[in-house]
Amino acid sequence: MTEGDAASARPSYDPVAAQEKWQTYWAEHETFRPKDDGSAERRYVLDMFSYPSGDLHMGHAEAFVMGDMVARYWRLLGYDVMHPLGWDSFGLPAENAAIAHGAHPAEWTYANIETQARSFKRYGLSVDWSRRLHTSDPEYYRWTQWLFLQFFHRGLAYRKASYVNWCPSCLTVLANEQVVQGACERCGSAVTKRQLTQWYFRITEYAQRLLDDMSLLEGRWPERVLAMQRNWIGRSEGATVRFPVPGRDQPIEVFTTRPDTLYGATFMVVAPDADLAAELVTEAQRAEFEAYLERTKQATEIERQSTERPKTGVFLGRHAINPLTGQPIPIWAADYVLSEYGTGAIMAVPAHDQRDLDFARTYGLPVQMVIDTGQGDPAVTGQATAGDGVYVNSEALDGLTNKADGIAAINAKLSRDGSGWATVTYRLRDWLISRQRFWGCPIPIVHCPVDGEVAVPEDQLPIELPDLRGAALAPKGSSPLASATDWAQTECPTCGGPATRDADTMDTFVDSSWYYYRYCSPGDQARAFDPEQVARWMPVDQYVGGVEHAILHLLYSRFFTKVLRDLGLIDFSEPFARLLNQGQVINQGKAMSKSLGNGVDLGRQIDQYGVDAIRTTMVFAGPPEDDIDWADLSPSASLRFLQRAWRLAQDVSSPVGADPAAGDLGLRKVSHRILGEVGDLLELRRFNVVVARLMELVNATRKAIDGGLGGGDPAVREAAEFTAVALSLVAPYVAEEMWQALGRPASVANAGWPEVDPGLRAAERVTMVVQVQGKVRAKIEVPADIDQAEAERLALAEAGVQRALAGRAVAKVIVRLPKMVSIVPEA
RNA sequence: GCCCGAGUGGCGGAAUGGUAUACGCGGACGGCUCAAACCCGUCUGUCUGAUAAAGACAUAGGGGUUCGACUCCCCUCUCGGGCACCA
Repeated sequence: MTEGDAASARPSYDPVAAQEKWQTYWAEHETFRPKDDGSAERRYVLDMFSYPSGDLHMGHAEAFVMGDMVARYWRLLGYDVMHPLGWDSFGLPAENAAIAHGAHPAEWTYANIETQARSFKRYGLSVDWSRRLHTSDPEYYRWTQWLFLQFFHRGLAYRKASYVNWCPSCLTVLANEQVVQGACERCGSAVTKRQLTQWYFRITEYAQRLLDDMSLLEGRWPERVLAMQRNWIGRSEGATVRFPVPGRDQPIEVFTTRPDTLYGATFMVVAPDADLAAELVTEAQRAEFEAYLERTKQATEIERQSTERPKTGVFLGRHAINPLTGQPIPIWAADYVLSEYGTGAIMAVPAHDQRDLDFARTYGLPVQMVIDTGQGDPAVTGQATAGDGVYVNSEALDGLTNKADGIAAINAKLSRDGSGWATVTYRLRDWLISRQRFWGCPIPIVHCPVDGEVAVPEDQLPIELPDLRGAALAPKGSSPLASATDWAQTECPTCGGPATRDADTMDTFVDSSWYYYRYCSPGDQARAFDPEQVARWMPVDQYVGGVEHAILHLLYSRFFTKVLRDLGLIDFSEPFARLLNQGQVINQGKAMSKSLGNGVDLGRQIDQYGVDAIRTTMVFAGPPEDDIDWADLSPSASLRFLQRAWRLAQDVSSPVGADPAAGDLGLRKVSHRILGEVGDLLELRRFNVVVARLMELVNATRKAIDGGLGGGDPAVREAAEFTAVALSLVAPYVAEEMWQALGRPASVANAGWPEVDPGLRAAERVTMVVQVQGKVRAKIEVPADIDQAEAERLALAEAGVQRALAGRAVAKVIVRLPKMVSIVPEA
């Protein structure tokens, strides 16, 4: 080593050694296991658990550091914190990998879990590993099955035949929520329709409660998530109207949001795949109808949803009577009407609904304007009008001029006549939970030719998956479980006769709808969860995860929680009191992907810069909820900052416990002000600014040391200790090293949040700004307790202020002590 | 089309209605060094002025409220996200 070799001469922090050392320490001392003895208020911090597909990636690193900061902060504040972790370990990729390698899905799954567990531990998460769970463990899915049975017994799980969403690539059905713009949420294939008998959860029964309880989440969940859920539930107020049909006992009921346009209803449209259509069609029209139905079923969801697509349909040969005009109107079937929404039939008002107008023009059906908006007759313009206007051709309504009055009047008339009533409809559909795949939770139902659908008795749970591997798992469009005849053949629990097991598995979103309850009593052999433990820990105080689950996992979990409440197992309504959606990590403006070749490997980043630097980079990049572009970031700068912080601790030479009050006042003020701000910022989850403030503290402390204070001043120790404690949220390894170098006993995670001295935090002298007509003309250093008269006097004495006044008299002076004086001159 | 967000230096981003541009990146110059890296220091919105003093203009654009607006209100534009033949 040459004399001037500063790099090796200067001590520096070694991330790798620190990482190994402290991981071992935390594991041995169970540092992050909650005391759970009632000695402190409890807090529950939860990250959306991981799906075990390969090792952790940049997205995990971003998401999990946010939750970890909250958990570590609350721990420092003295709360008893539960911060568990587990795996959402059922699902398709494991099955596909097993098919490719002739293996069992469990092999792939549990190997990946081990890899991720090692990476999570290295990443320094303050997790209580004793609560670890995997949804694919029989000890877990036993209780998923138990919950299914509770739903079943309450009539909340039921089977029905319906046209369902089908992914031709995954060869399984999908829930409505898993169809994104007509494509499979997982693989992107165009979704088609199939008629199948499937299991559903009756989430629609909870639509209004899911909506109402959002008031409990207002301001605590991101507004956009609430908006998305509101949208998805899609409450719509309108009326049901009955149309008598000659030759049919029952009138047809339609749902409409515009009952006031009823006089303009010139035909009716029924969804082709609704039972009603097949029932209504006349023999003469049957062949044509069936050909049309067949074509409808072939269309993918992407095609069907396209609004550009020309309207098609077929006349069913029947008529209904408009209850107000008494006129017969033709009944058509057309695929722009959905069988699943409303009643599956609509009254068509072509003059005031663009879709109906397009259809009417295609098939030459009459158009009757009933509201004159002054925009011309839709029959002529081809533009349906939807706004307010003067009612025309509408006996009972003629003369009214706005929608609200029209709707009220018509609703009153309909209920008097018994031909209609006000109705609320929701867009939300029941949750289809059957899946024709192997690697999922078996549905605990036996199908008996005598007794029908029979619940498996609870003492026979879990129904474990049979040991299928390789080709036996290949998707055939029916469940692989059905081909495991030994498994599928069973006895009816009721009559003892031969019966078959339900061969479908549950949607993995069922597994993830209750895992956060299981964390509260993970080892419980007798129950899904211990209600007492749940009462202590739940609801989750802070939930962290991606916005991609805004209407999947989060809606389902809210639904589950309401059902559990109705079952008397819990006494709260919402599972997640606070929600933080972290953004995505992208690279060079785009999501990382193999095809773009812009992926950044988390493991390699950590090898190069260390865990702390990567965590710091993620946090400092911007607001937690914003996407961050790795190309804009500098992990080496983060490491530089951490080295600077670490060096502060090395430079401290005063003894442990040195009285800070004997230290430099200027530095102490900086330390207390910044620590106070950091606390405020943490409450607001403004983690990026937290890091910025800590950088200021480190810079100020360095300046103080080098500027003559040296390492022996107690204020320097205080600043370094503040830094170590606050930094432990972001960079736990460096913080532990600092804490140890400062002579303090491990772990810094339990050091407690330092007390901020309000007297030190409040400045004695402040910069007072003087404005003339709103423009800053002078800045004066003044005592913080300056009085109004003195402030005004000093302000007016400033040369810059006099210059700006240019001899004009002062009309008004506004003083905000001690920071601002605003002077208004005479005009 | 409907519903949410968001527009601030070269870049990521700060700013309870009261000093716009904190912190960092990038850049310039300097120190340390035989040299480089590391590290340290100073400067860094635009324009006028002399690199000063001083001033003008700047938070997508336009208007408003206010002594004072990035912040509140109205209109417009742009970008991002969600939903979408939902009657």
